[in-house]
Amino acid sequence: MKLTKAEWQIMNVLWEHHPATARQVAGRLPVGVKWAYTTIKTMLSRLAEKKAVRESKKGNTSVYEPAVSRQKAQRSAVKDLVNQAFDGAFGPLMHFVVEDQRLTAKQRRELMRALEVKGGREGPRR
Amino acid sequence: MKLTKAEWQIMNVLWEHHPATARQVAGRLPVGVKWAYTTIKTMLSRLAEKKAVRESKKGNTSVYEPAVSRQKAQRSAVKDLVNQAFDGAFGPLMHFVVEDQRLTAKQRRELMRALEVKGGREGPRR
DNA sequence: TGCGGGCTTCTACAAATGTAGTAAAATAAT
DNA sequence: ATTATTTTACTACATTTGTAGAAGCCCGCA
Repeated sequence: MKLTKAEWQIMNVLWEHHPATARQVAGRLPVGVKWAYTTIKTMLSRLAEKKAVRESKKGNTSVYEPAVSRQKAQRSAVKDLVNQAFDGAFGPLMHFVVEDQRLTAKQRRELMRALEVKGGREGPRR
Repeated sequence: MKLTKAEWQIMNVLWEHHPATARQVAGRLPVGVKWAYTTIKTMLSRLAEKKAVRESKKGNTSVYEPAVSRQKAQRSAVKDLVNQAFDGAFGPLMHFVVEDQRLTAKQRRELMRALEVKGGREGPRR
């Protein structure tokens, strides 16, 4: 499930509120994104083709909703990035982010907690 | 500095060994990538256009080397991903990876160390 | 000093992406 | 009913991306 940049924007809206009509999607795009209504329709159709959204009719009007979870799309995007840019290993990506980005103290604490929880009881394969 | 999938493959080779001729790049692409020699030349030219590599002549032959660091390209790729798919926040990405992916115990330990080191002495802004 | 190879530069072309216009069909407003 | 408004279904078109062929140029060798 590979989404393009524009498709992500649509999907992001749809994951927030769904089902939604094209018109509703239009209304909820990030400020600054000013697509023609038909552009949005085109995107939605393409997303439907590639089975990322489900399209149904309510009277004459199409209603859309995600057909893949945000989680799943994220997973796939992260995996692609990791393969492309980090030799396929998550560790280096994590390291990179930890080293390179400014995380807040709170975020750091949360991550450590998450790591502890994960790490408490098992190795990668058990 | 936005690289496409194919461009990443070339750059990955170049970051490993540089400078390199197109022929050398060809020889070092991941097994399974079988591009025509001219395809590689095309990619290299495009990369040169977009200033991701520097091209110089050695006699008749072009020699290439990265003009952007891998770090920088990675940074930009991670940032794009985060904006696109994680509402612009690194925390959620990290969380996602920690929760979702199988990190080895060793990787977990390393990350925790990294987080501790980072976290030891300062908040996000100090 | 002409030849075989390798290397270069140009050109090509299909598929994917971003963006939207048009016309016809359905619905809502007088 | 007639008109105004929405929606839809198609078509269009420039760019970018993935892939590569063709033709010419330079160099070492017979």
